[in-house]
Formats: sequence, C-alpha cells, structure tokens
Amino acid sequence: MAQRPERLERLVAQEGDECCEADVRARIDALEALATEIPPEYAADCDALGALGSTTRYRIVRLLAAADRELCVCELTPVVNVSDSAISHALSDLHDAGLVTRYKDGTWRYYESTERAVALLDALDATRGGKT
Amino acid sequence: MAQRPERLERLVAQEGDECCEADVRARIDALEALATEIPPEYAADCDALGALGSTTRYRIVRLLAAADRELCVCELTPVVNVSDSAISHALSDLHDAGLVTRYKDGTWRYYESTERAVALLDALDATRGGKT
DNA sequence: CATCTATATGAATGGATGTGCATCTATTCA
DNA sequence: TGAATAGATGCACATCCATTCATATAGATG
Repeated sequence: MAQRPERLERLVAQEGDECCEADVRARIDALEALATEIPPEYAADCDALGALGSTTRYRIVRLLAAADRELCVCELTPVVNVSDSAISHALSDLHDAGLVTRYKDGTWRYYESTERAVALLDALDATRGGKT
Repeated sequence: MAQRPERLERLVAQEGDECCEADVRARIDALEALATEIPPEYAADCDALGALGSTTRYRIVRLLAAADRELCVCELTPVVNVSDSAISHALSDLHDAGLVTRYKDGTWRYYESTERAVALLDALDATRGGKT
C-alpha cells in the first residue's frame, strides 16, 4: 500500500544510529495501522463539516442552536440575508448532512439543529483562540 | 434589518389567538437577538470546518490525531495517496485554518494536530449515527 | 561552491459549489 | 373547485476548489 518510502527510509536511517530494512518496514506498518483508525463513516463526517463550513449554512445552524427550539423557515428568512431559495437549498443540504431535523405543520416547515451540529459548534467555541 | 416579515406576521397571527403589531415586532427582535450570538470569529470557524471537510485534509488530520505525536511529511506521503504537492498544499491550508502546528528540523518538517482539530474529530465521533 | 534532497509555491485546469430566477408541489381557505 | 401561500426544486451562471505539473527555496553534504 505504501507508495514512496524512499524518503521515509532515509528518515528512519537518520533517527536511529542503527537501521535495517525491518525498522523501515515496522514504521510503515505502524503508519498503516493509524490509517485503519480512520472511521468508515468518514464521508458522512466530511459532508457534515463541509455543510457547516459555508457562511450561510453556518449562520442558519447558529441561529437554530441559539434558539434552542425549532424555527420556522419564515423566521430564518428575515435574519439571513439571502433569497428564500438559497435558504431552502441550505436547509436541504444541512438536512442531508445530518445537521438539522425537520417536520411539517400545515404549510409551515420547522427546522431544529441536531446534537451533531451543536457538538461541532461547541467544539469550535471551546477551542477559540487556542494555538495548539 | 429584518427584510420580509410578511410571512412571519402571518405565522405570529396564527399562533396566538390575539395578535398585534407589537407581537410581530417582539418576535423579530428576539430573532435578531439570536443573530448577535453568532460569534464574531465565525469566519475562522468556517475556515476550520471547510478545511477539515475535504477528504484529503480530513485523512491527514485523522492520521496526526491518531498518531498523537508529530509526524514528518514523509510519513504522511506513503499513506495518503495524492501527490507530494497536494499534501503540501493540504498541510498549508490546515495550518492556515489553525488545525495543525508545524516546525522545521533540518530539511524535515513535522506537523501535529491542534486541540481544535481534535475537538472537532471528537465531536464527530461522539455523535455518529445520532438522529437528533 | 555545487549538488542533492525535502518541502513549498505558482500556474493551469477540470470539477464542484452557492446563489438567484423561474417553476413546481402541497396545503389552506373561500 | 379555485385561488393564494410556504416552501422545494431544476436550471444557469459565476465563483471557488483540489489536484497536478513545473519550478523555487532552504538546508545538508561533499
């Protein structure tokens, strides 16, 4: 699987005073073991991160999380300054990414932020301005 | 600031049996108050989320976080299957987004995941498969 | 100084993404 | 049933993004 270990060979050789083929092999194995820790649902993770990483969608989720209750689309429209269509698209994307839930009440449609969305926002809030 | 409150007016009117101008006004004020809770560093937040939301960068950060130590670029190259240049660009983006730190040792360059990066990954891990 | 090597950087390109417009669906109400 | 309304959806367009290739920089080594 490992593709271009030449540089890594030199690094390993440089680290330990002694070095042999086995050391390089062991290092590569260790790195590949790390790769197996990447969760299989990584695509869903990236979708969630990417969805929240756009200003409009971030703003919407912030509002929903701050409200701590479901909000109607018509409550978001006056505060988020893009077209109704853009908001609808954004909400649809957020729903697909698992960051909001929705339900219908007559012609009104209500949205609420999910635990996952709140957890991500909390992580950001908790690490603001940190350097490490 | 609120832009098209017509729909919201009707919603408020429909909710309470009685409704007056003041009710609508109060509702809009409450929504705008929510908007003020959006942190001023929201652009940095979106940068971090967007940076982590791409497969290549997500994989790199996962590896760094799982390693729980600094990794040399030449240790990432064999496991992440894109060109050296792409990895370098990715690491640069991650650094700009505050998700990795780096330092130089001779010609080798080492990267490590930041608390912010780990916090985001933890948030994802903690909420996997959740519906709300 | 010349050369080699690890990584960074700039330019180019194909593909994804966000938005608005127009249109469509579903629901209410008369 | 017909009109009105909340919201969703397809399309078009402009912009952004991820990757690669070619080249540059910086440190090591002779």
